[in-house]
Order: sequence, then C-alpha cells, then structure tokens
Amino acid sequence: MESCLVGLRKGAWTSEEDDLLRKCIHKYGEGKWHQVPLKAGLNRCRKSCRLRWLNYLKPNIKRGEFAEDEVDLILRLHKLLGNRWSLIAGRIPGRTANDVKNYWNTRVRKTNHHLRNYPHETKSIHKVKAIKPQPQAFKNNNKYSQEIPTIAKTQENVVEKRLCIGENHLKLPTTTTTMMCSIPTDDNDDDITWWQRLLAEIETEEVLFDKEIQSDDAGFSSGVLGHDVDQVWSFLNDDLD
DNA sequence: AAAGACTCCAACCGCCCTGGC
DNA sequence: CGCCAGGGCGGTTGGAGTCTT
Repeated sequence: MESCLVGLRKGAWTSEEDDLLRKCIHKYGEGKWHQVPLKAGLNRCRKSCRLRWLNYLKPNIKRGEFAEDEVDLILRLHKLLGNRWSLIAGRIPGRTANDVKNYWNTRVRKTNHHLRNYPHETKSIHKVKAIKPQPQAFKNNNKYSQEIPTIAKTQENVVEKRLCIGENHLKLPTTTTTMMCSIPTDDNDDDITWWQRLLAEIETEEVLFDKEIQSDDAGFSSGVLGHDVDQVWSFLNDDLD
C-alpha cells in the first residue's frame, strides 16, 4: 500500500490549504484524487486531500452535537451493521463516517456515559454481532435486473448502500450497471431472492437484535427479524421518496 | 495559578478491493 | 494471471482544548 510520501506536509490543515483544495474541487470536481495535490498546488498526498474534503470541507456537512434521533439511528444501525461507519453515516444526512466513528468511540462506547444517557439501551454496549452472510456469486440475467435500473441510475450511492447492508462478505458491484443486476444466485435458483438468502443466514446464525429494539422499531429491525422482505425494502427505499 | 488528567476529533496509517494493463 | 495504482474504509493516534485537583 502507498502511504503519504516523505516530504509532503502532514498534520493540521491551514485555512490557505483549505481554500486551495476548495477551489480545486469546485473547478475540477471530486475524484481523481491523485491529481488534486498538483492541480490545487498543495504539498499534500492524495489521501490527505480526499479526507480533508470528505470530512471537513464538503458542503452540507453538519457540525456540532448529534441530535437525539441521530444518536438513536446510530445505535440501531450499529446493531445491524457493526462498525460499518460509512454505511451508518450514509443514512444520517450531513454526517461523515469519521464523525459517526468518533462519536461512537468517544461517547457511545463509554459505558458509563452511555448508561447515563441511554439507560434503556444497556444491552447494546457489548460486542456487536453484525450480519455476515457468506460470499455470494452474482449473475446478471435474473428477474431483478429489470426492477432496479432507474433507481440505480439516479441514486447510485444509495443503491450501493442498500446492497451493502448485508455486510462485508458480499461481493458488491461497483458500477451502476452491475449494481442493477446484483441479486446473487449461485445455481439455477433465481426464485430465491438475495434478501431471502440473507435473512435465512441471519436466522441460521441467530444474529438477533435485542427485544426492546425489535418492539420499538417495527419498521426497521423487526422487519429484518421478522423476515419481512417488503418491510426491509421499504425501509431501505425511503431515501428515494 | 499550575500541573496533571481527561476528552474530543482531525488526521494519519495500513489494509482491502477493483479496474486497467 | 499477476502486478500496479487509485479509491475507499476502519482502526488508531496526536495534540489542542477543557476539566479537575
């Protein structure tokens, strides 16, 4: 792996550097991070530039204290996804993965503080048993290929996020085209949906949520626990409304 | 007032995955 | 198929700010 090279600036960013990076992104757009330091005239490595933009400079980033509903969502999503900070942050508008991670590590993970503020969540401060389905093969010509395209084209990241919800062992597609066709099958069983497979695995591995969470969030975790695919999809699709 | 302890978060590090060749 | 570079992620750290004694 490549780390930031020797001779490049490290540490806190100055306001001048921020301005340079901002102007560069506005002019050339996001992406091509390897070119950004050169184009922006920054003596920083590409990763440093990317991180600074994504975690701090990007418009619409929300700063300050997490609201109660945001914290609640973090707790619930962390139960479902484990330490998949980028996925969790994806469902919390304006918050970055780093924000969520920092929040978790500094506040939520500290049992005493957590107990003080969320006494009803006491069971959640143990090691999370995230959903970890086995690797699945994908193929393109299944019946779902025709169902997602318009969504995928307009909400690429959302769709990716949805597919990622099955945790890190799934072979996730990276292009819009393949995302449209990303219902995994390994034999000739197109009738078995991706979600049915995932939920079956959840059942098999007894990856369950606390009863209290099930009972007070029927639209979300109970949908997963109850193996109600429609409810899960409904939850996952609410970004598109 | 000062020093040590603690908190918080921006930034870095190292790894994984993917696509191009 | 293997290698390499780029993008992205989660884990960890460093240091500035705040609190406590």
